[in-house]
Amino acid sequence: MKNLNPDSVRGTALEPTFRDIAERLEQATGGALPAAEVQLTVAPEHTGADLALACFPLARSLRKNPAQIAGELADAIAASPAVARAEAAGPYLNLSLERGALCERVVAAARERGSSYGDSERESGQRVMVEYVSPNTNKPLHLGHVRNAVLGRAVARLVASQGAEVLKTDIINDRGIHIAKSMIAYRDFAAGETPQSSGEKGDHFVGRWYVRFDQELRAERRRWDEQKGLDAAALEKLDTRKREQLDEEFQQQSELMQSARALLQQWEAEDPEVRELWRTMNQWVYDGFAQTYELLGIDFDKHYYESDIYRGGREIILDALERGVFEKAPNGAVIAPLSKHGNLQDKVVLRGDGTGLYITQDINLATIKFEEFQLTRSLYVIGSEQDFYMKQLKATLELLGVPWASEVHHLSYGMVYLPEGKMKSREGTVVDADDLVHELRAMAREELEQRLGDGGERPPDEELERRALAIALSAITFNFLLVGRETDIQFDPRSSLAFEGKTGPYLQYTGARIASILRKADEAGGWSAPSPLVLESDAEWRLVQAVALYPLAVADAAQSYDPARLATALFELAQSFNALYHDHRVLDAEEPQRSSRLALLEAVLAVLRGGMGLLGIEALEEM
RNA sequence: GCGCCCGUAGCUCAGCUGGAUAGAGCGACAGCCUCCGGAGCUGUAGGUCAGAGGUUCGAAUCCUCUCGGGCGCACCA
Repeated sequence: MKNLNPDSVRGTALEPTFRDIAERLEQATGGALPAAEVQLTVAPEHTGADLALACFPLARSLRKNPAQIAGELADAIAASPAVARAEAAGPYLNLSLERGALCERVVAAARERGSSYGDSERESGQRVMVEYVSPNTNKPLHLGHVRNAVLGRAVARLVASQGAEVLKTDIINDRGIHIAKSMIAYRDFAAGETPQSSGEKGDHFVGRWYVRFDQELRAERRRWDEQKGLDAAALEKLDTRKREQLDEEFQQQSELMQSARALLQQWEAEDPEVRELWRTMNQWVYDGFAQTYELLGIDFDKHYYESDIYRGGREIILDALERGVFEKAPNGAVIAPLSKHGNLQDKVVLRGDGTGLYITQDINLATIKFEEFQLTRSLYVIGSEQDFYMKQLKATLELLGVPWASEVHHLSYGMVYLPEGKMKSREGTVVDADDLVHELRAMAREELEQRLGDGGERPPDEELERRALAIALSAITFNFLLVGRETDIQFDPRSSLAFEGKTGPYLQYTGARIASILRKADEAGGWSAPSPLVLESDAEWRLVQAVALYPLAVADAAQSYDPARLATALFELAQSFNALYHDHRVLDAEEPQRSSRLALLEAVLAVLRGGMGLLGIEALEEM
């Protein structure tokens, strides 16, 4: 149930109503329930009331049973001009609000503020960085990246809506053994082919060589196994430890792996030829990524490149070692003794040979971020598979004693599984981001064609394409954002690609319907909102409530970094509108109902558009 | 082996810090276009909330155990 409390209603149209009720409750309880601590919930449907107060918690301090308390409070609250009816239902105090004034305030607020309705200043003065997507530059973006991208964008917008200054960034993992692999395969097998010559998108092109490397490596492995007299059946029988040993042994002596490692060393030694190839191939990937981001509508304020920062972090760590915060292992490696300060395992932060690890550069990058931008908070949108690592990173930063360590937050999100299980790019069982969008766009285009059939003028092809893309993207975006951030997703192509039911297109359709009505009203000579508004039906009241509660949903989603809270609220708003639409006429209603409803629809459309915008969905005027 | 997470309708998921009769979408079934956009609306069926204990006035929610699944576990990224 949604909660109304002094903070959540602050600055909203509900605030005066809430404050009046809260003050009366404080008085009626003789201060046992201070106004500042009042928590009202939205009353369940079957009660017929709007808000409710559970009286159990008061029983102790007032030394009465909850039902009796509810009864006594009902009398006190009934006197409020904001309340139409107050009655006890067992231990609950149910309140029905005086609708008139509230409708007026809610509708006016949404119409006046338009798409910024729901914004607040809770986070003003905060400077927040959101790191998201952060791809490797050896293969194209896939479904997992899409979830990350869509989530990161929505979180960034939500946090910004609360008044914070937001910086979007990614760390591009552009070096390392995985990059060396695609370079080796390209150098040895591509015979000078390029994305241009093959007519392929750069990231897909490079990804193909990454896969090729893996194929060649497997072939090498098979030959190796054969030499050792190991067939599939024999391998099958080995226990995991033995198998890992074999894997390790193979990796060590593999020719391909050796050349990949050699290449990586050349890269680190800044061998000009290797660097040149690396730059060329990375550029192909960046060009490909740029197209995908453009398609999805994803952007960044600042890119960080692993190749720029991977050497850093040593000084910080050595300094901590000197201060006695970190410890030295027998072989010279530096470890963060996390087990002494919590229940985490110790973490090696610098190798025995003095070279850095992933966490070394992560410490470096975290520092760079806070120093470069004077951040007050740093958010990392990274999958739940990294939960443990991210805990270690944060604990390590805390150990280092940097003042901002507590402002590093891991926005963990659930994995994306296909019907056949986990995606593995090397095995080709991935849903490619570009393919996904193109496929859905084609489906949306087909739907559009079908619906265009009977009469009316046909929009130009360009426009139809634009709409098809917006519809497709709304489907993808909403599908990912509707489920809780931390929930693993079973990506079922059938339901995930649907346009009906609880989907992005449903929101689009609802918005387009409302826009259409408002357009017709303008064409019919315009209108202006009457005062007072005449909104008497329950269906209208439900819509007003949804509009009134919208800012609470935005704040809730922003504070929990979970756009699903908002996505759900928007869907329910759309449902309420569609229900109203079904049995209430708007354009040919009598005045003052007609213009009252138009005003309400304008408010609803503002919410729908604003909310979709926060989720990263472009609302269409027409479908 | 250890750690973290999860198990709610046939399927996919909500259920926010414990609170009233556990909800939605899809699927199934039955309806609704002389009417503002049917990508819509209305209704029906479908639940021992994995199981067993416990705490509480009250548990899907908190604790313990069992079963089932996922992810991760030091000098990979």
